[in-house]
Amino acid sequence: MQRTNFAEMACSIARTLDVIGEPWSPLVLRDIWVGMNRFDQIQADLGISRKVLTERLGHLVEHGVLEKQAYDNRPRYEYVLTEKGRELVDVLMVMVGWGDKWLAGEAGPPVLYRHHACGEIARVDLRCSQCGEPMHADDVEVLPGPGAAPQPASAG
Amino acid sequence: MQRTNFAEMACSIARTLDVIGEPWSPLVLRDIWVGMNRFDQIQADLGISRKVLTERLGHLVEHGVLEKQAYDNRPRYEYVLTEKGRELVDVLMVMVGWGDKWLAGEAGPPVLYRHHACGEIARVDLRCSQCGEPMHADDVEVLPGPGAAPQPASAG
DNA sequence: CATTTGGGGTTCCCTGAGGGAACTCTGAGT
DNA sequence: ACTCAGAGTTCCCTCAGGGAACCCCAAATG
Repeated sequence: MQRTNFAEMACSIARTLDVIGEPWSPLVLRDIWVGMNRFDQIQADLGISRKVLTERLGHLVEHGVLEKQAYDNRPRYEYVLTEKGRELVDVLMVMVGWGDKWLAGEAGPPVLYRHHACGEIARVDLRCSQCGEPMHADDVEVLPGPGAAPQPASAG
Repeated sequence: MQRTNFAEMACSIARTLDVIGEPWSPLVLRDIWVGMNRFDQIQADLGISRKVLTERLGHLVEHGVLEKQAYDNRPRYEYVLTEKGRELVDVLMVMVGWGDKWLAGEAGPPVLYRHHACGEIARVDLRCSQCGEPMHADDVEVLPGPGAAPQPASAG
């Protein structure tokens, strides 16, 4: 948990960070996305402290990104993505694209993604929801929205 | 800085987090994206500790995401996005989309984005780079890539 | 010349979150 | 009765974030 409360800010980036901004949270989400759904699996895969993993899973469940499901009569649980969580994976996919391009180096990307719809190895592309053309940092003008803060000091 | 070194992992998400995973870094990037380029501006806008802001800016410059430019004969500097940094803003734009949808509540989104190409208020959409169809968490199969770790324990 | 101002940081101390390892609890299996 | 495996808890230690005060430099001001 960051010391400063991001959830209160009138900024969707800050609010999103309040959900997955803590260290390890995005990697926990990734593991669950690719099918590692159990506590010990995730702990072993990431090498995260059990204490911190407990806290992160609880936080993600609390925010409706994960659901905890029993899979046995014994007290055994697995964590699965909710709809809200699956949409959050969009953020991870874009991080993958950036990391693959700028940080992978000689070895190339650690993981490839085959798109079910077309069968090709593909990356994600950002497009405008209105016209379908590419939409990136310099392609937009930022305007205050209905939920803007009283004093427009903060953007996003 | 997280205690565990994410940069060493064979995972583009972890590597990306090594660049912007620390608390505040995405918000610093956002401020610079929307035109707040100076130390005191960013510090005042975010309410971040000066010490931490110094460290974050240095880290982002070191990783080639920002550039520090003198703008006066006096020792005055502003921070601007590099190409690498502008592409990283893609991640922020997707976070905005998710936060707007799931966390904005009654008030609506704090900020709107007008797409220069079409002039409409728009969101970003994730599309397949190969076929142009939507591409989200469940639309892909994850395969080991050329830069995969020896033991395929880690995905992403 | 001495002083003020303002940007851009440093330094200091305090608290609390992450790391690591050991411990616990529960309900099978044998 | 004993062991085992999954899923956490508990405890201690260190180091990173918060906050406030301090510093340095160059120009403007009196």
